[in-house]
Amino acid sequence: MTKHQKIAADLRDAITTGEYPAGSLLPAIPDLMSRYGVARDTVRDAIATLTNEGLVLPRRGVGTVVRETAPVQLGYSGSRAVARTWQDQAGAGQDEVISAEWEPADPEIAERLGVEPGSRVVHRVRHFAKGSGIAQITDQWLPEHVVTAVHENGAGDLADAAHRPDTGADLFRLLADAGHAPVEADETITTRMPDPLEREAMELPPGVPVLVTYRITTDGSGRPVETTTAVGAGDRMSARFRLPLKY
Amino acid sequence: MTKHQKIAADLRDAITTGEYPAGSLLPAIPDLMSRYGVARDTVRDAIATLTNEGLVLPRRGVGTVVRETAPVQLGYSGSRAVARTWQDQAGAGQDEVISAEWEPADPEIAERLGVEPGSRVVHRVRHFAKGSGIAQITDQWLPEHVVTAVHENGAGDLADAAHRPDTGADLFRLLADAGHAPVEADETITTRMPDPLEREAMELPPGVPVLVTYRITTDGSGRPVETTTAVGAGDRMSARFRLPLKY
DNA sequence: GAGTGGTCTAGACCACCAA
DNA sequence: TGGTGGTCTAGACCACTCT
Repeated sequence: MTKHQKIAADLRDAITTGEYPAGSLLPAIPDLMSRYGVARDTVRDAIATLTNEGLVLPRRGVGTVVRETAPVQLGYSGSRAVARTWQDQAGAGQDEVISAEWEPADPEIAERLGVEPGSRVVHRVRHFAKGSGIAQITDQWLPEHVVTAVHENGAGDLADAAHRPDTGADLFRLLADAGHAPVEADETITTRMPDPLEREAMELPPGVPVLVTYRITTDGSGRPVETTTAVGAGDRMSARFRLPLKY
Repeated sequence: MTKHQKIAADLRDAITTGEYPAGSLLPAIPDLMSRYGVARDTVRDAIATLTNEGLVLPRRGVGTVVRETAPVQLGYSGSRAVARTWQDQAGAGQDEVISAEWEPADPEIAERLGVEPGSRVVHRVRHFAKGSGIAQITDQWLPEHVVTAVHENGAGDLADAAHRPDTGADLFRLLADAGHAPVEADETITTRMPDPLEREAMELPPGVPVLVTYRITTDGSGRPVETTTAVGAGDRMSARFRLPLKY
């Protein structure tokens, strides 16, 4: 085990055993340098390891802060009305439509929606905010025939974010009223590290991954009525499901 | 923007634009040193950034390899028989029971199962393997009354991994036969970086987070029959759901 | 053996924060 | 103002891989 690995292991143990509780500071770099008899960058390597594990957050002028371990909300508090609920750690936030516009479907979106690549779709971008920051960025696409049906039903233009700010269940009701009631969603959830843009938008500290959700929603005939890609901050979002079991 | 940030940004762009496709090598460190006129550690800082983003994987004696971008499997290939399926990128793997033993319930498990802390529960550990490596580690706990019911039903001892290696749907059938049919699962999915033990067990490269699933399964009376915590490799696992919609 | 990345040093200067 | 972490250098040696 190298020196910086040894230092990282020592500090990690001290954090997990509670010697350095959440919110407290690790010893300063010069302190650790003399304690272990190593150079500055060796200590920094060790701290970088813990930073990338999401354990600590170095702050200039302050010190290396031990991060809160994100408690995962459990227990039976969810609603039975929907099979799936997004939640953060302490209740709901605000889902806001940032933009909505027509665009040609790229190959992936076209395949998800079962339309020809390049055909017209409405692309809606939403930000789910909790407190001061953005916790999830959602990209949603709807095929032209669904948007047209909603419009002809007198419900307005889904490509107009200002006049149709609907999200989630509200949007689904619009589709249902227009004869395209969503009856099933096919969701796939995975995770990865954020790219720099996502890191900036959601103010993600180092060592925090994102939850990525891909969804295709279909109506009674099995035809897709919308597809969604959502990227959520891993330290603030979790996905919760109530599933009827068959086996 | 600092020098190492600039270098990282340049390399990231080159990767995403396809100049360095997956599997290819980045320029060697001495090469980048002379190209940018910087010291070795400055280049290493830049490469460390990309490593922690999951983009590259430095290999001694070889070079800095551009990683495959994990393609997410989409489309309608899942079974309707169960509402949720775990899958890796190319089919199913092997779920093996590593251990099964009685232990006193710690406070969290006791709360999930609705039993007294310290009461006897069976703790089963499973490894889900795909190819050569472990893709998911599952910890499962069952309350004493359920284990007893299965045993009295003549189905053997769930604390005996060798004789009761059942997982997933097979295990659920045992519970159902013993009068504790699971009818609903409450799942919460989140993500975080792995700890060193998880990283070693699942052979996780740097920059790969884990998917964490918490589940409580209940029978027809709403009483928990098992609870599970699963940790899956973010680059090999995704969770897929088919959800009936209500709104 | 040649080339790759990994570790480590000793020192310097900068950016930031709180008292 | 003093202490914190962030960046960067020039050089050295080590561990590993491939030929």
